[in-house]
Order: sequence, then structure tokens, then C-alpha cells
Amino acid sequence: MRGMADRPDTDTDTVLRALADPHRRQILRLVQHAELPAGRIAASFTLTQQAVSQHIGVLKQAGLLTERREGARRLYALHHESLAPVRELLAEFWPDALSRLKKAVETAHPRPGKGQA
Amino acid sequence: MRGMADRPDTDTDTVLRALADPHRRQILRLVQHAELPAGRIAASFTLTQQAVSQHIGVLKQAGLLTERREGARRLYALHHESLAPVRELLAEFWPDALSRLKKAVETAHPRPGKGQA
DNA sequence: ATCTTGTACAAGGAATTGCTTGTATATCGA
DNA sequence: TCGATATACAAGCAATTCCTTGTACAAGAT
Repeated sequence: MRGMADRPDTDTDTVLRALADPHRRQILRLVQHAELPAGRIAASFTLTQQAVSQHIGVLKQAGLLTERREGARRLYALHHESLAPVRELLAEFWPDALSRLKKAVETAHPRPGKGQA
Repeated sequence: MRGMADRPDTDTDTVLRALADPHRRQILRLVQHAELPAGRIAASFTLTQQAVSQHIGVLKQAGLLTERREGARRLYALHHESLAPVRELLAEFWPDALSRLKKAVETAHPRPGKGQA
């Protein structure tokens, strides 16, 4: 029973812990642009299906994945808004990082207009 | 030091894990604007001095703290640039959180040698 | 030298993590 | 119905995490 359970900050903990694993970040990469069934996700790892299922559970619990059931399958996709605690953390400890990145992007793309054809 | 491309990104893991603890984030808050000796940091917690020292060790290992020795004391301060993996993670999974430039971030940061397990 | 202060190192324990194997449940197709 | 497929649940284990108490060591004061 360590790790003061009922802080106002449990979300941040859960999200950061969920992200602090390479397998789980890889899962997020797989589903960030299109939803995928659990089996397709599992197939891309050398881990067992169950291990991947457990990783999915951790990500789901952190709110980082949405689940949609379609027949026997479960389709997962990234729910990027649940990364808000990460954004807030960055804003708190390194506010410059956001504008710096934006600047870097603008430099690489000299025409950052809204159209962005 | 822009190299280190052939590292598996254990950096990201270490930094995220270090941040995934409320006590450690509180330590970062304490030293983000001015360096503080370990004892001052420890005094602000109900934990033992040793427990706080261990948290400091984790943060130091993640590169999030700089240490400066002054006599018997050790002064710590936030090294915010070590949050880079967090910024990159956000850029990858939620580029909108950093700017309104859509997925242009990915094109601007192809990161060909940085994919990891 | 000795004492006191500031800090880390060391060992150990309860809880948690990440994995495995085994099993259950639900859905689809014949 | 039965069998195959898709997926989660369950139990167990080694490693790790976060904490504790006890100790060591370095630097300043007496």
C-alpha cells in the first residue's frame, strides 16, 4: 500500500505509467491512424496474445485506447485526448518546449498556412 | 550531442517512469526555479530522508535533475531539456497538442533511426 | 580528534509489473 | 449442433518499485 492512492493526480500517474513501456507505445503507434482488432495488434509482437491483451488493458484503463466491439472482435484506436496530463506536465515544467517545437515545424514547412494543401 | 541514434529508446522509458510518481513530480516542482539542497527537499515530505534521496536518484538517473556539490551539501535543480522524450512523444501521438499544424510534425521529424521496441 | 550535520549506500519487505500457461466466454461458419 | 476463431480472465512467478530501518562517509564546528 505504498504510493498514496487518492491523490488528485492519479490520472497523470496512470497515463505516464501506461506510456512508460515500449510495447505499449508500439501499440499506440499501430492504432494511431486507424483502428485495429486486438488480434492484428497481437500478431505484430513476439509476445503471447494474452500479454498483448494485458497491455491493451493498461492502455484502456489509462483512457488512451477506445474500444469498439464488432462481432467477436474488438477494435481499438488511440484516444489522443487522454494524453492531456502529458501536455500539462510539459507545459508546467518546460513551457518553452511547445513553442520551440512549433517553431521547428514552421521552419521545416515555410508555408504554415491554414490551407496546407 | 545529437547522435545516439543506435540506442533503443530506454531514455523514454526512464524519463516517463521517473515522472510517473507524484512525489517525484513534486520534487521537480520544488527545484524548477531555483536549486535546493537535498535536505530542504526532503524536509517538505513526510517520507524519510532516505526515501527522498532515492527519488532524487531516480530523477538524476533520468537526467531530470542536475547535481552540484557545495561542501557537504548537494544542490539539485531541474534539467528541463531531459523532458525531450516527453515532447517527442506528444509530437508523435498528439501533434495538435503542440501546435495547430496537423500531422506536419511527422513530416518535419521523420526520425528514421529512432524507432524502438 | 570528536561531535554534529548533510547526505548517500545497503538490506529487506510488501505491493506491483510484465510475462507465462491454462481456461473461459462469445461469436461465426458448417 | 459442433468446431474454429477472437479475445479476455485467472493464477503463478521473477523482477522491479517504493518504502522502511540501519549504517557509512564526508565536511564543518568545537
